[in-house]
Amino acid sequence: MPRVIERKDTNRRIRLNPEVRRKMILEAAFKAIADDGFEGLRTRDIAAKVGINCATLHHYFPTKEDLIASVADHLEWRLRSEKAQPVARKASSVLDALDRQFEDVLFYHLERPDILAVYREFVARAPRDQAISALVERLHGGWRAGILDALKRGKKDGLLRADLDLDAAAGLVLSTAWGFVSKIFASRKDLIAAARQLNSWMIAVSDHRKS
Amino acid sequence: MPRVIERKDTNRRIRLNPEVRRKMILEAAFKAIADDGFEGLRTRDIAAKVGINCATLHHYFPTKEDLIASVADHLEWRLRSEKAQPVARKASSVLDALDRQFEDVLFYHLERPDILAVYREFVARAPRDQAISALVERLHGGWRAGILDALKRGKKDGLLRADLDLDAAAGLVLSTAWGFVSKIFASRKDLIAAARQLNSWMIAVSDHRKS
Amino acid sequence: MPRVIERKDTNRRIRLNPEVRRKMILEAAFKAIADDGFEGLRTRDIAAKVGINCATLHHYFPTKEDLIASVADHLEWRLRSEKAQPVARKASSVLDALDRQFEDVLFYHLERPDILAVYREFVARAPRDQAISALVERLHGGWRAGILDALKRGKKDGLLRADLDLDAAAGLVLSTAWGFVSKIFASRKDLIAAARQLNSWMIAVSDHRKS
Amino acid sequence: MPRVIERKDTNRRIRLNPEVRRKMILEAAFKAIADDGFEGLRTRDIAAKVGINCATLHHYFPTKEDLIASVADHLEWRLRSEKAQPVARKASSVLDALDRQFEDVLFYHLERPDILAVYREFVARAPRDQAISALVERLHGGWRAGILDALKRGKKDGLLRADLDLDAAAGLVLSTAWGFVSKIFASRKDLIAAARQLNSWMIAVSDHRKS
DNA sequence: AATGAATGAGAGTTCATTCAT
DNA sequence: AATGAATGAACTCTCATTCAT
Repeated sequence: MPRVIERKDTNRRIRLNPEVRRKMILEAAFKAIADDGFEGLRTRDIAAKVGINCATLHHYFPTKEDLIASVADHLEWRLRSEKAQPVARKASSVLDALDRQFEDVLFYHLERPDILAVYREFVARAPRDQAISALVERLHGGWRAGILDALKRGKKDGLLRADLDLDAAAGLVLSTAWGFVSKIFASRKDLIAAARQLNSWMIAVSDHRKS
Repeated sequence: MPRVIERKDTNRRIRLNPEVRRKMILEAAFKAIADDGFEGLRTRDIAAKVGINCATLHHYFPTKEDLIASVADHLEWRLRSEKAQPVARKASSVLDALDRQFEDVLFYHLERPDILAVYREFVARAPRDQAISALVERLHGGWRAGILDALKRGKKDGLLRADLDLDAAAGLVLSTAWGFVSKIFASRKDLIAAARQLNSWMIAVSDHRKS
Repeated sequence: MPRVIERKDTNRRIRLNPEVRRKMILEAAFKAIADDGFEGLRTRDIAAKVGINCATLHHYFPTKEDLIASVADHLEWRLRSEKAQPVARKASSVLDALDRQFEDVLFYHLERPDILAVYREFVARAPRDQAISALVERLHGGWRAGILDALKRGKKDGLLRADLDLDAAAGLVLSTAWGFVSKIFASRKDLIAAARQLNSWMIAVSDHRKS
Repeated sequence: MPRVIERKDTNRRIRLNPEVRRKMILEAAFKAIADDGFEGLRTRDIAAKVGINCATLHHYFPTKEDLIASVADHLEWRLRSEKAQPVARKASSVLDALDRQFEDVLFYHLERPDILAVYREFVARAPRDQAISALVERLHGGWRAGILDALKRGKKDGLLRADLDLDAAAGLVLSTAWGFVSKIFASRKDLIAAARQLNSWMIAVSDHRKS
């Protein structure tokens, strides 16, 4: 029961590097969305977490929508920069490249759950928000393109069966990965089993035996 | 002596069968969630759409949460009762049963898009709402069980390959269908291609040739 | 989370003797006011406690104010009919009559706390409600008249000091009793001490010595 | 994407010293409680009376309860700072000190009726509100302590009778004063008569003759 | 750049009361 | 006489946003 309005002793106006502060806000918003979804996103709370006044937040992001749009960019950036394997390293073989798709998802799941949570939120919001819809399509598209690329190389190398419908296969890999993200699979084990099954079907017969 | 109420004039009161009115409210809420998501759900708007006073809505559903919980039940009911094929009809063959999974999804997509929209909303909300999480698990679980059942029969009948990992396959079918629902696939065509590819892998070799 | 509106199996319309039901309502309202004050008084709750529909309550008491007015009458009736000593019995001596004032108050305090609670509520409300103000004046007036009567007899009998200002003394006795009711005195002991002191001052010198 | 706020036009914003505004709100609430009791207290009305938006009120007092708690503090402060006699001035004699108790009450009654009205409201609410109960006990306790103090000095000085039961006497003085506040006494005259009678009993015999 | 006061527009919920049956 | 559906009018509180400093 706070009878007295809290008032800081001094109105110290801490002046940070604007870019740094911007990032702090973004990260606080990111975390908030991960924890409570868009429904739970309050500009005031974000400002408080960062230690600034809510009016100051509006100085950096004029409207809430602007903030969300920037969080979207932040999500894209984090998805790209944080991966199980160093981004730069090339996958040695095609099968590795495929495996890596699932490894990345599992890595996010275990080590960067906030990224997946925010991803899910954006996907859920996409149907009702054009700007976000564009982002989601970009993310999914990029993901799919990466998969397709690997599959193409695999087919060319003869590691994958010759009669593989590449587009269909890419769709299956993607939806399997996404199925895990959106919790269709109950556990990691289920994802791995599905991925293995999928791989076994895709790879050329000689390899098939092994799995 | 507060709340001395002075009425100006009263509207004609339309007295409906309570069950009918309840359903009207539920359907209005269902539609509202389909259109604008949970974030856009306003009890006042629902009441207005049904043509009742907002207090009357609270007569039927004491709180907004109660309303949402009932919408969840309604979703479950609609998913069960509205399908591409009459529910009663048994699938003649196992492959039919599998096909039907995708047919149903396509049917919802084309003819009952509101059902899928609401489904998506509930799935998105599940991580932060225990009651809804339970519902979603029930829905997914039922769906998966249906698939698994069909696959089991198919294996026994020899229509599906003997070395099929049933659980993994069920997961793949489910995540493929869900991938379409959650718009991972860009179009129906993509879903159909993926489903076909999947089927071709699962069925026994003699069948495989044909596809 | 009651998803289903409770509905009694049968709309049994129990038809009680109207007077009996009226009294039930009145007593429920009395208890409610004793427990939660006027602020906590809800017609719906009262109806529920009595086991009737809130519309039925309005059949007996058209408005909430009517109900309150009747509770006022009920309070008056209970104050008169429930006393430490049988109402009919005459106080043998004048000092007994005085003592009885305090005894009654203590009796209410211990055995009928709801009566005092409701009394307090009405007194608190009196300044803003003419009808209740009239009731309170009646109650206080009657009380005071009883005290004054006893004092008069006592003076005539020579039991009380000759120079006693009767009106002033009656005021003191009344305000002492009320002080206890309104919790100015921390405990019964304090009231008793005050009453004793007061008595010792009022009684004639011959008696004075004794106390 | 709810709560898209579209402003029509904005009123001129008057920006006051926060302490001043806080006090304005407090005084408006004080007056409202004095006039209509807690039941009649509406945050909107208070805001309107102060000429601010109702949301601004919540800026100063997050909840209604907070406002009430602050009004309680305000009451305490006003009771202390506004008295018939300048607070600083010491009562010359003990009898003066006693008289002053009643003078203060009469002063409040005539010149600051709102203070007594609010006091009564808080006392009425105390039984059902722990925080307020504590305030009331503090107020009553302080009052009683002041009386007791005066009586003690009076006894030591020989101005009051030697056989005076100090606690009992303090209780009587307090309940007499409170009896007036809570309108047990019909008029000022009655209070004065009672107070005089009480004093005559308490003072030493030599003084007794005079009164 | 930064703040805190101030705001408009709801949102969900409550409740005495009334109407149709 | 009794019910349950229905209602109007508030009420407290929330929140993104803006203004003055």
